[in-house]
Amino acid sequence: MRGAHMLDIRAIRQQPDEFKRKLGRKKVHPAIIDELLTADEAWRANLAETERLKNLRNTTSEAIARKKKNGEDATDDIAQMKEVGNRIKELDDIIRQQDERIREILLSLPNVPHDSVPEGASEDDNPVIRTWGELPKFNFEPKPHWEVAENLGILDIERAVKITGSRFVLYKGLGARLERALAAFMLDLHTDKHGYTEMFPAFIANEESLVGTGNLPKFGDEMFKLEGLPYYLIPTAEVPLTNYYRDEILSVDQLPTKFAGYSSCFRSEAGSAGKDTRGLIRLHQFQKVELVLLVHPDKSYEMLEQLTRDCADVLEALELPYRQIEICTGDLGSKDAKKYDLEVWIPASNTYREISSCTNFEEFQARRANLRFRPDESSKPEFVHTLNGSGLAVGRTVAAILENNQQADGSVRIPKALVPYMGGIEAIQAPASVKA
RNA sequence: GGAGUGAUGGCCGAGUAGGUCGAAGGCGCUCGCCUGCUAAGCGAGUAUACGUCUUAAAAACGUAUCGAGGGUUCGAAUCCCUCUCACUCCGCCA
Repeated sequence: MRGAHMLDIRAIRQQPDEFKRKLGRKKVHPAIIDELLTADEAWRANLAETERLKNLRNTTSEAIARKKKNGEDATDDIAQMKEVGNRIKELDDIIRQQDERIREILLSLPNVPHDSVPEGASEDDNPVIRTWGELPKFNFEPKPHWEVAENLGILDIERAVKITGSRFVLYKGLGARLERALAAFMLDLHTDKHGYTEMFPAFIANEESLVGTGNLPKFGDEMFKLEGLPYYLIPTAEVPLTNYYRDEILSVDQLPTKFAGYSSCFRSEAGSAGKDTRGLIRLHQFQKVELVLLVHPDKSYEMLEQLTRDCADVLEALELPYRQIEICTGDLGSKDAKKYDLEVWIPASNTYREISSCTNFEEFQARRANLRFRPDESSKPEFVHTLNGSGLAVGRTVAAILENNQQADGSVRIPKALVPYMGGIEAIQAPASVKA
């Protein structure tokens, strides 16, 4: 028996050309689809044969039982069934291998992009949907956030590197307080105003969960694996939250399910050597409030807009200028059907940087994680649609606040909404004697 | 970490000297009947996956599933092995 896969094999059988065209937008070679269909056909032929033999064995076994009860001889039947049994074993072996190959191909195929996703070759082709807020004007040269932070003594990168290694940081004093305040503020906003249920998961997940969200088998290199154990440090709370109802069937009134989860996120950042080597932008560990939605398939695109809105609300409440872009085919992730990014203004780099990704995965994760719902009492289970968005990445939010709100004297103004979370502090001041 | 017990359908719970067991019984749920209302009562139904068939779905048929995987056997919920999880006791520990 075969578990659910990311793409519906039956749909591919029926409309192979449609899938070739759509997956072609993600640079999937059509030959893969042909290989898949060939393997599928052979698999089904063998399956039909072994099922026929099993049926024969079942009926004959019943006959043997009857004969024995009546004191009749059944040795011929038993001898015949021994052979049938061997043939079944052979066939089942072949079927298992074919099944694994099919599963391998299906698990490696990316999600089908939604028709509305704009065509494009790379991130340079992502259209800007809208921009919000006024860019800050400085009458001095704005410093990058790591300089602002170290001058204030609220971030200690040198010692973090001593303790652990590069791409790790340590928040100190009001820096640690700011990190904590932001997480609490974001969680409160999403739970109180946006109707999410707060979740605090374990930061370690097993392989099944990572297959469920689509991080495995393709992207194992991007995560930290625990030595000798089938466990990984989670790259995002998306993993535990999306897997929360794995292998379960929800009732329709449980939709939409909206989770807001805070966690540390661990990323190996393999392949990004030399990129964003300074500051809080790209770390092996950062904290994030993640929003995860399980929704009715008819509602998922509507919900993607709402989710993006919920994440944008955080930026607006924090008075941070940002823009929303739509990810084009060339930049779309393997798991994604459609995605918006929110990018926050980073003055010292004179650019916008991603601070939230809001994605509709449609059935992709639901199939892998076997996440279903029953539309009504009498109907069969269907796959839900899953979405998630960062609401927000905390480290990058700290960076954005430090850079956008820095003052000529080196202090940093705390956004009004955050002041209560900072114990009433309205600005982080440079200490009289800076201790680095 | 040591010792022991256990894992059955939405839930509870039978079933271990292997043979019409997808699985008794109860509860819950759905539909119908009945009764001023409610409750009770009566009757029927109530898993999932995959395959075949079908334009498609449903139905029908087949196969599989009694924690997971493997083995013995013509035949396994029932016997054997491995693993996972839960509970109890002891030790350790934030």
